[in-house]
Amino acid sequence: MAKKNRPPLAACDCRTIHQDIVAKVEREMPSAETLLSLAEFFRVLGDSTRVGILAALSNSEMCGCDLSVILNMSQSAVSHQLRLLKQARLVRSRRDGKMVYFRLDDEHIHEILKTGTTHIAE
Amino acid sequence: MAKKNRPPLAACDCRTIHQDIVAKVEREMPSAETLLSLAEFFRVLGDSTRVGILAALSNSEMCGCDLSVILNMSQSAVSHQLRLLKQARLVRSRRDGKMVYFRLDDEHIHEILKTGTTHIAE
DNA sequence: TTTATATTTGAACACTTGTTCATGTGTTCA
DNA sequence: TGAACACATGAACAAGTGTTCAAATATAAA
Repeated sequence: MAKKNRPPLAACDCRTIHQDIVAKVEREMPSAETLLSLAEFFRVLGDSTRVGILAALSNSEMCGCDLSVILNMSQSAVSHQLRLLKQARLVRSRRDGKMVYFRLDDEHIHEILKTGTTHIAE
Repeated sequence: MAKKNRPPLAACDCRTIHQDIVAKVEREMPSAETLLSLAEFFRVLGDSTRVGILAALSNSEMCGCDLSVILNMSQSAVSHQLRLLKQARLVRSRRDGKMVYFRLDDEHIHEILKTGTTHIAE
């Protein structure tokens, strides 16, 4: 999450810069805000508990109780992670009586999980 | 990264379990090893400095010095992050004299960045 | 060799994170 | 209502992370 815990400092200590490349890339870089959102999005994916939850949900919608059985975790731990996943718009939920059912937010999540799995399998 | 800093505990404290769903999902879950690799992969993507480096490299191959100018960071900080990115196989490098040029590891990285950007833009 | 420059590395520390425990909220059913 | 259950939340703590500073390594040119 790119910490900012110290006063700013010397930014660069080298001299040979490819000005054409730097200018072109600077022009086409996503905004700082976009980079932060992207990082936040992937940060939420970057935990094996949460990726386990998402892998389970990519198979079938289910309630928190089922998830805590499948992942062999306490209900509280699952719930905390589900809240993060919902806040980050990776997961949606709907209530049906006592139970709350969770599912992936949309197809992008499915796609990213699949591409990631393919990449690490190479 | 799913901490494991305490002795194991009561896993689940609910009773109404959808046994058909649980059985089916348990059968089709990725291995624990795959989940760890996936989480590690996304964890590396989950930092705005690194996502900035990747966004820059998705535009053009370049050296560490160019990166530290574009991202306005110390050369040391960039180097530390590049090492992580290389270890996680998100980035490759080649030396040419004094300089080292970095580029994305393959098309999957490009694709995941693009899908992620689309998702957060919705 | 000596000098200059690009990159790498190690240690330290403030900040962040995930789980646990305890408790609170919302819903159903007797 | 009251009990039972599914889920949510807050505080606390151990473990993990990213940047900095200082120093080392690698290459090229004088």
